[in-house]
Amino acid sequence: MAVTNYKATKSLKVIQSEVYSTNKIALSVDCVIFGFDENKLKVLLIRSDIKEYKGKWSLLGDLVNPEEGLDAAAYRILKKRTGLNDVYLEQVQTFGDINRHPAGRVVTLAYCSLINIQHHHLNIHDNELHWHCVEDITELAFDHRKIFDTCLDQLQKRVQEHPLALKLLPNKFSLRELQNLYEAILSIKLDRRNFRKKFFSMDFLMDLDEIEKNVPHRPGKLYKFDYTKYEKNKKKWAGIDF
Amino acid sequence: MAVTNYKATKSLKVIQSEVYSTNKIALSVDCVIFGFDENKLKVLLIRSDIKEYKGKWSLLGDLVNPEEGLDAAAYRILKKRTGLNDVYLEQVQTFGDINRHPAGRVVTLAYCSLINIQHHHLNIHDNELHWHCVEDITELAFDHRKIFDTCLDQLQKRVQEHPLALKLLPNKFSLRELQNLYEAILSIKLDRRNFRKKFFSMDFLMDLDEIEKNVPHRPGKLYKFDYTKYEKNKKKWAGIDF
DNA sequence: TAAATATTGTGTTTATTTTACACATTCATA
DNA sequence: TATGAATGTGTAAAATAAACACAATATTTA
Repeated sequence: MAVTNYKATKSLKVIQSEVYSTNKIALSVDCVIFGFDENKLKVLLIRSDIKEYKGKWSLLGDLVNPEEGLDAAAYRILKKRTGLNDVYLEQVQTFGDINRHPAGRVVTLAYCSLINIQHHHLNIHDNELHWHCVEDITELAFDHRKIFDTCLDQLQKRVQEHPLALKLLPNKFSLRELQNLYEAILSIKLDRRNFRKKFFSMDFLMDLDEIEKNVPHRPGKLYKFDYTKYEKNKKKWAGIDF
Repeated sequence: MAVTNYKATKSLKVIQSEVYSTNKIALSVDCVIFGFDENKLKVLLIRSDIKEYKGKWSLLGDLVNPEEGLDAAAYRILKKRTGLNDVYLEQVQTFGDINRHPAGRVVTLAYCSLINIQHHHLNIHDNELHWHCVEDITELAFDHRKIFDTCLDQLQKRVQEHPLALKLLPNKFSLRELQNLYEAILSIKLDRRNFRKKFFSMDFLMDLDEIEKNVPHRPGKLYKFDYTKYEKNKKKWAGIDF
């Protein structure tokens, strides 16, 4: 193989010309926004912008501007697409297969968030914007199915290590809601008594001395998550196990 | 806020012009290569290419070509910088602070790998290329210190969930070497008997019926890791705990 | 060749965590 | 006031994790 030999030191000029003459790569962000409603894990999708994928659903994305940081771009794009401006976004992975976008070389950064559907008002513009059940997702525009799968995998992993999932619930929630949420995200069934014991033993739930209203059965007690206590006592060390 | 209104459907032409007229973002890859030698965790660094950072050490990086995939770029760049061509690279995170690179807007993808220093020959070109003790790393060129820290954090987390770390050892290794490795990566002390019990109980170590040579004390038995067995029996479910 | 040194190899007890599992209580509704 | 539906609770058994000490073996040195 012909390996280019490098001078020990390059001037900025040389690098600048390399950078901007030969590069024709565009950067975009795609947001995967998870929500939880009616005991189902949902994801927010929009009708695709472009003809090639007309009718297909896609993630919330747009191009990154040259003069903005990556996280800033993600927040801007999410706001532009949905009106949401008070949600935490987290970078997940970057996708850049050569032919992933019909318009040319567009490398995209996947960002992920979890929001409480009831607490956030969607500001819908021209494009259709809808919550879709995660379990019903099949085909998406571009390589968005792959991006979505990656984000869902990461979500399933992360909710077991961090109290992320609680962002999807109302401030006051019952243990049943919490368990439904975990069962929906992980798509497994959990033992009710052991689930309760687990959460009580972690000791981050504050008993609010209130009970649910308007349920057609015995109402459950309501709790809220004590983030302050969590930050103080959270686990640092997982332990070797594979 | 002035939100741009979008037509329900855009033509590819429009998008193409948006993509390539307004975007002046370059993409690069930086590789964080970890190794293990003399019971120390090491990282492979190169003298910085450019004047601004002359004398500083930096990660192994270069620009992504428009016509290559991201992983392909990472492998190419690693090979170009080091001659290494048979190591597994994994994307970690993308860094894109506006002023992270003096030549302009360069967004970089961090890739990470672990290699056995004895098993890989470094092909050194013009630039100086050296293994540095991870514990001695202080300042690096660009924002490479931040990238390095992120990769080290991720390494510490991942070696506890996957048998990644074994890639850093010779094919045949003693339990002492294995423990030293984990202690170096995690920078903690582990109980020898419990460490051994843990690994034996996971049951992925094959006893080779050989012993160490040339050690100034009682030699230990040698083992190899059974990846096949691991793939069959690995854990799928971590459990909620935070 | 015997003693000193350094490290390997091994097991038990205790504490903690996880799992499996059933019934009485409470509220809403019919 | 009886029925339906979900809540709230405890225990025993099993699995895992943590703490901890001594005899065996090879090398080096006296």
